[in-house]
Amino acid sequence: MTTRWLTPEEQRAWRAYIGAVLLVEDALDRQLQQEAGMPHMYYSILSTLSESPERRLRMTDLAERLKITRSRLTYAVTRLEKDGLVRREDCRWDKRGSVAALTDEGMRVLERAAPGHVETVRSLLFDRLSPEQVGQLEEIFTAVGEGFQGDSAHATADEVPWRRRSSKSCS
Amino acid sequence: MTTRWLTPEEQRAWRAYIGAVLLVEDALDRQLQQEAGMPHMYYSILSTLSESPERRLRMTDLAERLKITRSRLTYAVTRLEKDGLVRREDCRWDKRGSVAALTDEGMRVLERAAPGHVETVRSLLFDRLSPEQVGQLEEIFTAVGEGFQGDSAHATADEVPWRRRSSKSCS
DNA sequence: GGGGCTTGGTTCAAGTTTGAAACAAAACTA
DNA sequence: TAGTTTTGTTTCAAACTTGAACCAAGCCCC
Repeated sequence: MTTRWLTPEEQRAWRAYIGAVLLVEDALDRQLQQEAGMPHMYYSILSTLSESPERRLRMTDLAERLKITRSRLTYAVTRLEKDGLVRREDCRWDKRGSVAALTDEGMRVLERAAPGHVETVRSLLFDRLSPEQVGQLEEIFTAVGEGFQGDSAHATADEVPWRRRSSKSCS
Repeated sequence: MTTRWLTPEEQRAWRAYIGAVLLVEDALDRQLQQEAGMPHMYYSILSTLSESPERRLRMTDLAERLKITRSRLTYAVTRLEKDGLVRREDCRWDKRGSVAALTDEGMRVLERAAPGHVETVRSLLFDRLSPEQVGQLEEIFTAVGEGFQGDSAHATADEVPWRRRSSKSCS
């Protein structure tokens, strides 16, 4: 079949999207690098851990939530561990497993960084959008995200929920 | 002033956005790496050059359009030049200047990769959105992008249009 | 026309990401 | 239960990004 090129409307939307996303991510990274000495993804790791039961999560679960590869996560956690913000623990139930746990120091750093981060997110994004647009944003990206169920690089077809090991913390 | 935390709606939108954007970029990178042997940004460089007069652009102009640092662009162009897809030329009007020019080979590679890329963009994004949502997407990210006029890391306050050198190709 | 500031671009080191390969522990299976 | 496959994680090298430092050429202004 012959290529379905983008319509003018789609092209405008795509360009606006591509450009703005880049700027937002750069701004976020810069702000967090300044105020917390880490890129946005590392902040997200801390943040995700902080919201998990007992502030810990298995590596694979953490990677899945953040939508990054295990390899990338391993590197990041190693760095955060060096900084004393995260601690690696063995998983009691599965000797292969490794659990990342947020330390008290990590929690403090996170709490200190959070206000500035939220303020940045606001000023970059939400301050520029109407309430309706916020709703539209959610709907659009929820739809886009759903396109990755079962065909992502991180989840194979037979990886159905009831066959996965407990994704609760195995503390 | 006390932190204005995100409302539940904003939080949902933010999470959907963060997750989906990551997945989209990864998918784009993977697809292009497979079919064209380069990441998305490198494809964008070729694409931008192909649409410019005489298929060439000064480094700074190119960096500005792509919203990346000059440093990053220098690295990328060096690689693309090694692959024979881009050629660096001296700018006649400004001896400091360097011009990136798309080679015929670069044009061929771009044309070969374009259909698959567009198909991917479609399947990731536009196939999942209604026409209204495409319009909303454009409006949202146009608004977000406009937040970066004059305060980005790449443009300083006094960098007003009429003081900038011609941004046309100086071929 | 000789400072001194700005601009265009590259370089360098340090940090991060990628994908494939390596391993070890678990889970199947015959 | 031995053999095979799968799963959880790390390791490694190569690629990419970042930001600061650098250099050269234009610009300004006395």
